Amino acid sequence: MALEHAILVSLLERPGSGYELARRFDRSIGRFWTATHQQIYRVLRRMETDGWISVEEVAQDGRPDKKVYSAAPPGRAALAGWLREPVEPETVRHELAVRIRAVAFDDPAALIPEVERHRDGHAALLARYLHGEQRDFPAPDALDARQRLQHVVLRGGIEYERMTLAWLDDVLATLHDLAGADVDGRSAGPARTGPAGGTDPADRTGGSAADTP
Amino acid sequence: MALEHAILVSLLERPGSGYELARRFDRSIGRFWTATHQQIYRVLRRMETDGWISVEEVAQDGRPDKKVYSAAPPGRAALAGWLREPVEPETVRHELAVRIRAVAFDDPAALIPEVERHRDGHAALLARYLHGEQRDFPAPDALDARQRLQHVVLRGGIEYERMTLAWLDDVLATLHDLAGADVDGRSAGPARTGPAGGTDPADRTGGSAADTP
DNA sequence: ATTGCCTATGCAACTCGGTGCATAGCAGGA
DNA sequence: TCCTGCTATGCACCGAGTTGCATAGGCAAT
Repeated sequence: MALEHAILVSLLERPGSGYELARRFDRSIGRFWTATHQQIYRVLRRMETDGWISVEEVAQDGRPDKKVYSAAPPGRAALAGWLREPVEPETVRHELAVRIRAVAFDDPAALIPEVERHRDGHAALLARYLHGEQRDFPAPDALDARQRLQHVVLRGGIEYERMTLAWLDDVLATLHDLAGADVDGRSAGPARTGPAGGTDPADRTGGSAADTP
Repeated sequence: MALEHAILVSLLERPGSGYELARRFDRSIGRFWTATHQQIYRVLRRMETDGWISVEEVAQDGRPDKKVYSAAPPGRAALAGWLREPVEPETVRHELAVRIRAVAFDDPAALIPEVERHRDGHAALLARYLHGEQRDFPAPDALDARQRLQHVVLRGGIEYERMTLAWLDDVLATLHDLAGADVDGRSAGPARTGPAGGTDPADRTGGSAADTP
C-alpha cells in the first residue's frame, strides 16, 4: 500500500488540506495513483496519529475552516525507508485484454465502439501531456533535480499513451477484419465459435498461446 | 469487477478446476488479470449458484478429486452483455512513478538498484513474450479468429514491455545523472532538496508540472 | 525417517477501497 | 425563489481482495 507515500510526496511538494489533496489526486498525482476523498481523509488521520504529518487549523472567510497538513520529519524518514524497499510487482488489471480474448466467443464487431471510445480518450490524454510538456519543460537542459524527475515521469506517460494508441489501432484493425470476414455472425449473440456450449474444439491454447498474453 | 468474466473466458478456452484456473492466473491470464486461489474458489461458487457455469466432479487416482467447471449458456450470455458495456477507465496504480517523484526529497541513488531490478524483470518478460510469439504465431497470416485475437493481445504485451524498457533506461540515466551531480548528498538520508521540513522553495509545481505526470 | 513440495479445496479474519449519505455556509444562475 | 454547485470534512456500510491457516493424500529427495 503506497497511498500514504503518494500523499507524503504530494505534501512535500506542497502542504495542503484533505480537500486540496483530493483535487490533486484528480489531476496530477491521480494519473498514476488514484484515491477518493474518503480514503485520503482516513489515511490523513492515521498518518497524523503516527506522527508522519503535522496539522494546522486554518480559519477562512466565506468558506469552511480547513486543516492544512505538512510532512513531518518521521514522514520523511518513512518515505526514505520506503524508497529502499523492493518494488512490488504491480498488480495488473487490464480489462480490455480480457475483453479482446472474450470476443472470440461472441461478435467481434460488438467491441469496436468501446475500443474506439477508449482510443479517443488516450489520444486526448496524449495531446494534453504533450501540451503540458511544451508548457512546463520548454528548455529541458535548464531544470533542477525535481523538475528533471517530473519530466522523466511525464515522458513515461507520453510514451505509454503513444504505445497504447498504436496498439489500439492495431486492435481495431484486427476487429474490423474479423467482423468483415464473417458477416453471417454479425447479428448472433453468443455461441458462434464453437458448435455449442462446453469444450471448444481446436483447444490447444491452454499451454501455448495462453501461456503468453 | 471483471474477475467473473476473466474466469468465463478462461473456462470457454478450456474447462478446468479451481486449482487449474489458479495456475492459469499465475501464467497466461494473470498477465493482465491477477487473482489468488481464494478469490477464484469464492467466485466460482457464486457463479455456479448463478448458473453461469456447470460443475462435474472428477475422481482422480493418486491425487484429490476435483470439480471441473465449464461455462454454461447463461454465462455466455452474461459475457456477451459485458462486452457491450462501457469500459471502465482503468484505475491506475503506478508505484514507480510515485517513487521517482519521491526521490526529489531523498537521495536519487537510493532508487537505482530497484529500478534496475525492475528493468531486468521487464527485459526477461519481453524475451519470454518474443519467444512465445515465435513459437505460437510463426505464420501470422494463417490464423483463425481466436488466434488472431490472442496474437493482438500478445503484441500489446510486447509493445508495452518494449516501451517500459526504454523508459526505465531513460529513468536510470536521469537518476545516475542526478546522483553524479550532487556527490555530497550521497550518504545523507532524507531532507536534502529543501532546507528542512515544511514547504519547499521553488514550489510552482502545484498547478503546472504537477498537472501532467 | 523426515522434510518438503504438489494437488485440491476451503474457512476466518482482515485491510483496502468505493458508494451513498450528511452537514453547512456561501455564491451564482434560472 | 429555488436549484445547483463549490468548499470542507466526515460516518456507515459493503464488496473486493489478501493473508494465514487447515486438511489430506501422494511423491521425491535428503
